[in-house]
Amino acid sequence: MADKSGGKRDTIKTQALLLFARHGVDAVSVQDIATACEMSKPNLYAHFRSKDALILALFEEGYRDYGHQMTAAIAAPGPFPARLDRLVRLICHLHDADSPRFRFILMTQHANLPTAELGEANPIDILLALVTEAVASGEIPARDPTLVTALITGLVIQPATFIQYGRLPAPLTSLAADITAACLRAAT
Amino acid sequence: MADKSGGKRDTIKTQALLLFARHGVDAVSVQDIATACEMSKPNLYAHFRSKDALILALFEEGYRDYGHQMTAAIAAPGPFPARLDRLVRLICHLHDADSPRFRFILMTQHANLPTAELGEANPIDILLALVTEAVASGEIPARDPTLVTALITGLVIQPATFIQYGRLPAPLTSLAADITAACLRAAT
DNA sequence: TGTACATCAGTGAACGCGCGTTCACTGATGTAC
DNA sequence: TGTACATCAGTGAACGCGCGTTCACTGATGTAC
Repeated sequence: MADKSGGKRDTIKTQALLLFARHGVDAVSVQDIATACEMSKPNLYAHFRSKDALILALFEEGYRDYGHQMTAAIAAPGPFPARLDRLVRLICHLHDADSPRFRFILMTQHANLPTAELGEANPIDILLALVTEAVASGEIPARDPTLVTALITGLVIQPATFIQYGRLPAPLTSLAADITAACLRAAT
Repeated sequence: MADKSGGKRDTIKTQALLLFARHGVDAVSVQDIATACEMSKPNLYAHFRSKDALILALFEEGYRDYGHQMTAAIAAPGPFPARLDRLVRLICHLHDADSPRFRFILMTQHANLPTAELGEANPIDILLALVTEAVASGEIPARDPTLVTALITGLVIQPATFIQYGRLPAPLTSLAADITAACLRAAT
């Protein structure tokens, strides 16, 4: 019983995420999701209160999970380059392991961040904290930490976007070393 | 007559662009645009065949304009750092001069690029050509030009996004020197 | 100058459609005696 | 074992709504004589 309904719930989440990532949340109808799940439209409402609730649930779960993993990746102390490399590799891995989810979170954060209830720090703030520490300890030159954070973010996100468009070959992980190196050069 | 109807057409384009950039094309109804223009809904159809046609027109004009300006910016020969700096400064200027348009093009390119009729090279390919030349001439180390293009793109776009979210102060132009420098370090 | 007509920007009201959502119902399964 | 009932995942059909779009009409302006 718990198995069955949990299984259905997971099917809905998986199929919806795929469709949302591919076409955008507005272009995907409840009927589209139901068809992909091979169930009737009303049945979706046995598992989620509404389409918006489904979107928000997907977003919150993914976002929280990313936040936890990123926080853990930089938790251990060490020199800045090593901690940054762990973070970059984690993000590459998160992208490669489930790129629809990665893309979904990236696409919908603007719409969902205000609504979402998240005690967690968001990925940008996690990176910002790491950079701020490195500036404070003198490991990288004294620049505006927010600007450095923006630069590093761009160096990671844009190759992911290029993969999405077919301009660069997957997986992102195979570029991780180059990306970390570019981040360190850019931050120096 | 030409003045009046041209004036209305421009009003529609300006107001629609503002709304589209702020809320996304799907979240803006024809009624919203009509209200912002202080005209009736049917009247919009005297100037544009449909909502989609309006969106496509805005996209094509903006995209073509950006393409022309970017091509011109790197047309003159010279050392790679100087040409890249001209390009970066142009993009910063385009962003600052009309950030709704900048944001609109960024947001809608995925949906509109397949439909748009553009003889022009797109911004990414323009940058890619510049990078490829620099690699060929030995001005920057022999890396995958596509990856370098992705890195530079990220270094420009992400600070723009940070401004949009209020994390960095406008204008982007005030960061142009830092961005170019970071691009050169990242590419080296 | 006055009258009759053509033009045309602009509009109120209505259209059909697909959306998210709800509801009354079904039918298979489990349980009690 | 057979019968009566409760449960509940699942559905067909319908709901109201707001969307993009169309249409018949208006009323101000310009032109001809």
